[in-house]
Amino acid sequence: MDEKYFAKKIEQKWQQKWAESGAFHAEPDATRPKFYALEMLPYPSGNLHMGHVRNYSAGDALAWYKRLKGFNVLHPIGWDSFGQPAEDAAVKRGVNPREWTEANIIAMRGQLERLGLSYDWRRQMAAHRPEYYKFDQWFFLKMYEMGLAYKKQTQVNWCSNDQATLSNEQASGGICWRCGNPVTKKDLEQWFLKTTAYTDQLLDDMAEIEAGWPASVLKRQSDWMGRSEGAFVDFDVMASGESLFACPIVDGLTSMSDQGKSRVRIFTTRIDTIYGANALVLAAEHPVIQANIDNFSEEVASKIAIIRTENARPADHEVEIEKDGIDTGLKAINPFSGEELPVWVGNYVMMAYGTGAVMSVPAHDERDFEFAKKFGLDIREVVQSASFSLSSADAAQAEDCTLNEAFSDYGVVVNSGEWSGMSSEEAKSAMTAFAEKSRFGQGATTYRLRDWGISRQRFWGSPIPIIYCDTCGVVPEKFENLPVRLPENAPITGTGESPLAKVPEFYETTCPKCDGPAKRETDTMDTFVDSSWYFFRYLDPTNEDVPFDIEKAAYWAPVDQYIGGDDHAVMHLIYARFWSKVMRDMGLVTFDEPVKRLLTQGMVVGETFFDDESGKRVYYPAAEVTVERDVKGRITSATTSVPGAVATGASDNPKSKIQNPKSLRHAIERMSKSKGNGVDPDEMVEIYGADAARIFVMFAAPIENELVWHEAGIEGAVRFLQRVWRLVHRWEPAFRVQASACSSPEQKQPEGCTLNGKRLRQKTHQTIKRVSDSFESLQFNTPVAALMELSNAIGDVEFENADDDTVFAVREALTSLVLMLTPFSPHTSEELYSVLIGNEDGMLANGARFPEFIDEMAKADEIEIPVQINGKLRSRVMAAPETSNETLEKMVFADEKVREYTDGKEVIKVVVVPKRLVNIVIKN
RNA sequence: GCUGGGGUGGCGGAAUUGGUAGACGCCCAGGACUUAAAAUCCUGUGCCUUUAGGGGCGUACGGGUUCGAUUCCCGUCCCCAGUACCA
Repeated sequence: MDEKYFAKKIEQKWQQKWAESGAFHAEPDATRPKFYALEMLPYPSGNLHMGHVRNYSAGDALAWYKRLKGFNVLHPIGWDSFGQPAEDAAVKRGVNPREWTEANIIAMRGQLERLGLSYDWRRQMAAHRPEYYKFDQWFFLKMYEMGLAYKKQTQVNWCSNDQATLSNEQASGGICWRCGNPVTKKDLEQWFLKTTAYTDQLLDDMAEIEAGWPASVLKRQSDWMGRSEGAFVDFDVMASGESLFACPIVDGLTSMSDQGKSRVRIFTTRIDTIYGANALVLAAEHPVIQANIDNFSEEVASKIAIIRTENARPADHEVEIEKDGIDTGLKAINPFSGEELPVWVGNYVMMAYGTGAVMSVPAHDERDFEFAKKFGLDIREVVQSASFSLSSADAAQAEDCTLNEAFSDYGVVVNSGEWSGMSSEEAKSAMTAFAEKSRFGQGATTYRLRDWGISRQRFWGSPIPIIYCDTCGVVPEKFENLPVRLPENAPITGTGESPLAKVPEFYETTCPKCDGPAKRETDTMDTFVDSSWYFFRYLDPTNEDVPFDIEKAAYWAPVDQYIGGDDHAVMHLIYARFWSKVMRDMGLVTFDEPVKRLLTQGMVVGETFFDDESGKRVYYPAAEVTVERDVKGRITSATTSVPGAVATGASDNPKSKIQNPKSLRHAIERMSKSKGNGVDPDEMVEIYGADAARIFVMFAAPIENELVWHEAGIEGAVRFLQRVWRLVHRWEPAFRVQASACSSPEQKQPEGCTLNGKRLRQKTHQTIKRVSDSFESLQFNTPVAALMELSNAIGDVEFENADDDTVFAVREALTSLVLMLTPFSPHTSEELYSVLIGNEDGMLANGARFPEFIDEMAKADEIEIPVQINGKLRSRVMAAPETSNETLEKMVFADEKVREYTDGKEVIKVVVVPKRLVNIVIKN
């Protein structure tokens, strides 16, 4: 018998057994409750990193837990295999993207298998395979039919570093999501999916998933969609004096009044403040401004030009942009008051939001306030509140009141004609109604969310199944012709043009309508299309006719638990929610939301020191560096034990002095090879074993926290597993000799059990409760700690001369421990379970179940009650849990230590918290 | 700036509805075993203080509520994440 724990041996053994028996294959089964456990699928870069290990270890733990709880668990994995790195590899090394991707998938699958993750590999999907992307195209055509896919000429976000188009979500903050480069704009014709048709649903349906999703993710999504309710108001605009004025009619932005006057439309959420408007402020790009650019004075025109170019510049997060603008000389009429207002161009008004035009109300809007202060415009107060009220005399002079800051809360409307005296809320609806009746405005809701631009001038993506015919125009490919396949040998240059446009065999085709010569669309789809619905493909991965069978989806979907990084909170998770709603409207699914519960796990980061030597960063792993600091925390000297990492002066000396300690910086960053702070999961598995690596990753920090990778702790996980291993092998012969002294574990406490046995059984059942509760609340670090405690408790039981009851209690404890460890260390658990149970069929084949918590067993005969005197812990007494408060009080006052404090003192009060503590308040 | 989340030993982190702060692990120190080392096992380990028993102080800081506060309230400081003038 193996007395020693050889991780590698048992891991290989069980991985093979699982694969052979199809242990994790799942099929619909109406007799059992289902559980769909899903983790975000990896990009097949070729290397797994610790972030994956963390993500998948958590998902696997949950999948195992649910299996042992009797659920029919679906736990699949696949590959987000379209995308840029394959093309980069093609450009740099001349490899074929498909071959490169397939090789990486094989390599990474091996890594996942060596971790012993319990996937149903039969369901593996890969985005780049025609049998998958066929249905990207299928969905696209369906959306085209539904009017949800359309083409238009726009300014797209462009990353000059990646030579790639980006959706708004991917260009958030003016920064490329992939490389962090500033994003510029480029004019392109591209295909869009109408995400905006679902904005309200995407916002409102959050109520359905509120309980299961992190609030921060939902908040970020709703911020991103940016719904704001208010009103459009049309201002008559005219030239003043002799100057010319041109007003192009642009739907939604400008119009003509019944009297034939030009109108500019503004959007406001605070129509109640309109009497406080002192100007109309337009974006520099506004069509009225651009149409009149030659009519303005040179000064005005050049200022507008400056603002425009500055607007086009990528955003700098660090610098706050100063308000700037200029009076154009145009005039506008406030339709409520009839007052004439100047028309300004302001750098703080953006063409992309609302109508690109605002009314400036400095008293009640911070930005307008700043603007007015800078240019000396008047500030009129039209809203007051209880906390911010002026006397009526002051109100009369409100016009020259000098505010220090804008008051942007709701209050009571003043100085606003017939609306004065109303609350802001009342005024908003009354004034909106009036504007509608008077035909110069209407209630309106605006959104920040834009339609999803999916065209990419890339090779390694799903071709958009559209054909351009000189006779018939834009013609969708026929469903029966799908998939539109990628050619094998496209010239990939990475210079930003569509590679498919250089492959006549690809783009030359015939029109599905008229059979005349025609050309295919040569752009491919954003890879986020693939990841928007991949988790439905797992449900029916081989279906050739439709993306998935409705019946199968009805059983498995929606996802019960999704786990992944919160960097996808906005992009992927909005797209996936959108896609599900479209599928619902297509009749494929019956629910609104695809994911019931979401867990966002924190990043795994590495700690390094780095030094910018001659412009090139030199990294030192933190574990290899010893630094000394001065009082101010500056590094004064540093040594490293990695001679190779030292740029100069490297020697055989194991500790080398780092040349420029003063320029050395401490950094905690995302792991990467180039920084030398990465860890190879394969290496971890090789050295410590998959189970130890997985336990450590789960135990090291709460799953949602960032995890700074320090290898030091992993030894503890190995030691723990070895301890459990030894315990089982030490006690197992005793279990065989005395197999059923106390019969089944479900049984109640046998008569005459020793105290030893009782205590251990309490600990066992308390642990069962703690561990189960932890899994239900998605905590993975605390159950490991609880299991370590249990194993310590078992270790404390004396083996020599153990009586039958003790042996029984140990057997129950060890069996429970082994079962509860399965989600964290499945190989070791399977092996130890087979030792305990006497066969090697595996837990699932044996119908093993997570141990049941028995409340009665967890109860202690005697508990320790801390005794406080004036809130300070002074003593402890042992008492039965059901001891009455009166008895307990007596016991406490009988305690010697307590009497030392209370003798001769006046007892003011005694607080007894049943089963918890006693606090005696005395007068000193 | 705004929004959200935080601040607990040398480190990662535990602490039910307010009820023994520091579980569990790492690191470190001492000991046992060993010819020796590794492994393993045992002991100690918040800080200060005391010969000892003990005592005092401790959950960013300052107040408050309470018999009792890491937990609740008010104020201040700091860190992290998201966001970028959204009208």
